[in-house]
Amino acid sequence: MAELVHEMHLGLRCAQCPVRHHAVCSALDTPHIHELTDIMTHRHFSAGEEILHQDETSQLFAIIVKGIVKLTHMLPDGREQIVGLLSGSDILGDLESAVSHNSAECVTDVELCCFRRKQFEAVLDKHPELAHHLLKKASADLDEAHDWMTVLGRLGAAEKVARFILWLYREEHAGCVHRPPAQSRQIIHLQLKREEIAGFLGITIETVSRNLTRLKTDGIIEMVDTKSIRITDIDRLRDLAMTYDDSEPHPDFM
Amino acid sequence: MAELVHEMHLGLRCAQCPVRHHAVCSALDTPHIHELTDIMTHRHFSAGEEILHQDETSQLFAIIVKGIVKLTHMLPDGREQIVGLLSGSDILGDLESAVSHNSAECVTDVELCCFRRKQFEAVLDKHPELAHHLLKKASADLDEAHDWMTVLGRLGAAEKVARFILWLYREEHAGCVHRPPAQSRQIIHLQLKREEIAGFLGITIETVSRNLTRLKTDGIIEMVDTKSIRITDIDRLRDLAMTYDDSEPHPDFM
DNA sequence: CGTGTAGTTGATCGCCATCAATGCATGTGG
DNA sequence: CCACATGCATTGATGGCGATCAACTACACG
Repeated sequence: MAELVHEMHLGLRCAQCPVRHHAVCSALDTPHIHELTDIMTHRHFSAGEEILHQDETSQLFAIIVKGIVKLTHMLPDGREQIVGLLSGSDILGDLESAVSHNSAECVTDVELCCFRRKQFEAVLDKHPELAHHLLKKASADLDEAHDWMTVLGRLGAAEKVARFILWLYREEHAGCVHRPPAQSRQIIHLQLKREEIAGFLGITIETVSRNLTRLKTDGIIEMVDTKSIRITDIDRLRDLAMTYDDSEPHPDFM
Repeated sequence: MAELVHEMHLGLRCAQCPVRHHAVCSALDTPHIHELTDIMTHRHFSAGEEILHQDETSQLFAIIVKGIVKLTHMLPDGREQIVGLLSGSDILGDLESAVSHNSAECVTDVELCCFRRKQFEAVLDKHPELAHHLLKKASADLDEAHDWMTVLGRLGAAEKVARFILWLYREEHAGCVHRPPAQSRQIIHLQLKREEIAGFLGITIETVSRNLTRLKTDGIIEMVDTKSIRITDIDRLRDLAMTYDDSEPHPDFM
């Protein structure tokens, strides 16, 4: 009880953590979780803040608790590609290499559960199940990166945009947490600006914009506002996206 | 001694294996390596053979001993993207998911050191250092995939081809094994056909061809034969490739 | 020889980048 | 409150890069 009060004074701890049962730490059960809690610090970042900078060294190893982080890779001449979008329960920072290949910047306000790499590794060595969970995650991330390689290398702009929307749709719904009320379930919050969508899809702002309005005039989506859309014809969207995506076979299932 | 004869009868075993000290198994020292040797089978594939087929299930978990394997992802309409090129000491197959996202096809003749997934996992559970090595590898692979995302999303065709050549150059030289004699060190063996290079870079055969001849007429490379090139001006090649690649700062260092 | 596969080169076309103008919010200082 | 600036999104006009289609060469193989 005194413990609980203590924890509340320290802010959000594992017991109240929204990703406690989805992130790496879910590999540790309650009797052992304190080993992580003891070495963890909770940090807040505002939208636009840079957490990691490309080619600079960092000790950070963190679990994203809340918010969205973009991983960007910049070429010497300034061109930039977003190579990953991270959100709740994703991992930021690399256990293996001290210098990060990419920059990490907050798309929204972000809350991180941070560790010092060495300290986390110490716990890792004592608990193989943690390593196994990390391996599983890395493996899934690699598969996803491969998927995006296919998108970047082979799809046209319209297909890219369609696939991006479907990807967001799946993210929001697979998203561990509670589902929004039924009538608004088809609404996707883009979160990203046009510039960021373009940076992710390997196209330009203008092309993103044009294809969104085309989807709108074709009756496939509606635009609630510039950052929120409603899918009105998910089948045609799937056709466009070149994906056999059956993760939500019946939209009004629940 | 009887043991040694026994091993020779079974063909190439770990002691003679060219990737013994580079692949995952390097995490196990000699006293323990037999745990893998016992459950391993050695298999040969010919160029063109398919090892894994997209969306089909497989128990295979293998280390590539020799040769090159391409990982391809095919879209419903037939378009295809090569999402990875694997070679000596790389890993084929996924510990986590039974169905493979990609097809795996032999570019050259290939020799694999094969395990059944379950059996390998059993050894994995007993030796955390194996898991750590796998994690390290997955992490490196993810970084490389991110790099290729940048290439696919942001580079022009000429830059893509240049970067591909430099990538091969680095692969061959970083390549664990013995270096070729000094005067031929600048010769790159493409190994892949134009179609495969194109499939990897997200462009077409014709564009690959055109850019190779452009590099040739610009005096940056020479074509020994259709599948072998000699780099004659690596600095300009690096400029084209948009890479600050200092892995081999002085070409004639050794 | 003919046939098939791989590669090169040329001509044309379409998609998307680029440049430019406008609309539309929000914020700021006079 | 208005004038102005700033950031973001949309829309239009134009051009270039790379895809596509097609012809041709080279080479291996039966």
